[in-house]
Amino acid sequence: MTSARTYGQACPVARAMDVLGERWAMLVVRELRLGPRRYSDLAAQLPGLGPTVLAARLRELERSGVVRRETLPPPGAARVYALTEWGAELEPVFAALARWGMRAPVPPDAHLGPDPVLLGMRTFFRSTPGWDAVVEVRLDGEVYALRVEDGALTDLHRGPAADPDATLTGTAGALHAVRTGTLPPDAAGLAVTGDRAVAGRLLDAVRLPG
Amino acid sequence: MTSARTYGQACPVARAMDVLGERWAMLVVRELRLGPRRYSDLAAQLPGLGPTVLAARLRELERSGVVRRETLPPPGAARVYALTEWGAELEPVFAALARWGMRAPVPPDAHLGPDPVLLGMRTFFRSTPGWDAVVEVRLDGEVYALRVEDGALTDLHRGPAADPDATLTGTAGALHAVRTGTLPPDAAGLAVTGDRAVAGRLLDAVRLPG
DNA sequence: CCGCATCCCCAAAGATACTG
DNA sequence: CAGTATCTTTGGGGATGCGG
Repeated sequence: MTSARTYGQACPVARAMDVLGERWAMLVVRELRLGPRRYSDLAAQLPGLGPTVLAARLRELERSGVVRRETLPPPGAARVYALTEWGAELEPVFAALARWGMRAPVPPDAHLGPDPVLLGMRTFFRSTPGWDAVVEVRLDGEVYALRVEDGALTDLHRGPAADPDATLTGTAGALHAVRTGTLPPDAAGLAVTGDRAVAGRLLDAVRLPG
Repeated sequence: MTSARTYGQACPVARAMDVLGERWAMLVVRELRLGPRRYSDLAAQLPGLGPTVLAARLRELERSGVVRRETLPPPGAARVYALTEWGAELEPVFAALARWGMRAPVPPDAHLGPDPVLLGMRTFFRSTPGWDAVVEVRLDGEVYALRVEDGALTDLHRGPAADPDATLTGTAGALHAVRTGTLPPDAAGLAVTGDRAVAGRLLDAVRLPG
């Protein structure tokens, strides 16, 4: 039953693909990069992935030591999936893949979840010394906290920010449109509250070239 | 016909996986990292990969702009597959994946081709200033040329070396055993000719920790 | 509800044989 | 040598259902 399909090669690239090469595996891991998620949240962010395959991928990734199943302390007691330490060490792989994939074609009617937008901001953040900020970003109902210290992004995680200097609210697509320079924030429908100068600096630091 | 299976996401990681995510695709690209190869050479280095899937992957990778089909000038006029410039830009992805995959389990009866061994030497080469060398490595019938300048690996490609200081000859498994420290060169069956001090320095620079 | 398991169907991969 | 043709097996997409 558990066929353990492998490339049968000693090469570390092949062994990495033995772990991560099945369809959807990398995208499941990607959804956990900003923190633990529940099964149904994963399913919601991965349209086209059926429940059978999602459950299978999570089981395989757990077995291979990339993902860990956690039960949150009550109240709530929700079951969530989180990256192990080894799974978190995939960051350099994702960073390299994201830079390379920027030049790959965008499929028609492409879905864009909030996590990839925030991850892209982190991967392509341009540090410019001389400013500090705490910004809360709310996209499609998801809440994220960013911390900038001396112009460098020092923290980004899911969840509300404590005493933010500014808040950005809108859809994933809106923030992405602002990042690409397609639209200014107001035209994109991205609401800015709080310190508008801080928000502008942040949007500048994450603006994509081209 | 061409189904164009895609994740349908705008995320650059997902788009990269649209191009590279099909089974065997990354390993086909890996086999081209050290230079162009013919169809049958690819097939020989990728046991378990059938001719149908290999032809399909090559066609898809060519269509997406990762691989280019070349016809060598006569005499010979062999058809080879080579990486495009974009394909060559996958190097950081492979480097990150290889580092991560080092900690993944080695499948039983693992195959080990000569290319992965040389690629591993390049990825994990430890620079130590103060020496220069040209070394030819012959593994399983494949020939490679390495150039070290001031202790840094400045060139590695398939093909014979011009006027090498030393030559290593053996199997891929033998050189790998030496790199891991499992066996000394002679016990592993790795023949060293020419300047033994240079060969020793090279083997030191590519020795794997742990 | 959330977290899957079952079922059905098609598409992709493995194996083998064969051809320009 | 460089693939295509064919067949079988496996894995993935989609819908539904069921237990906690």
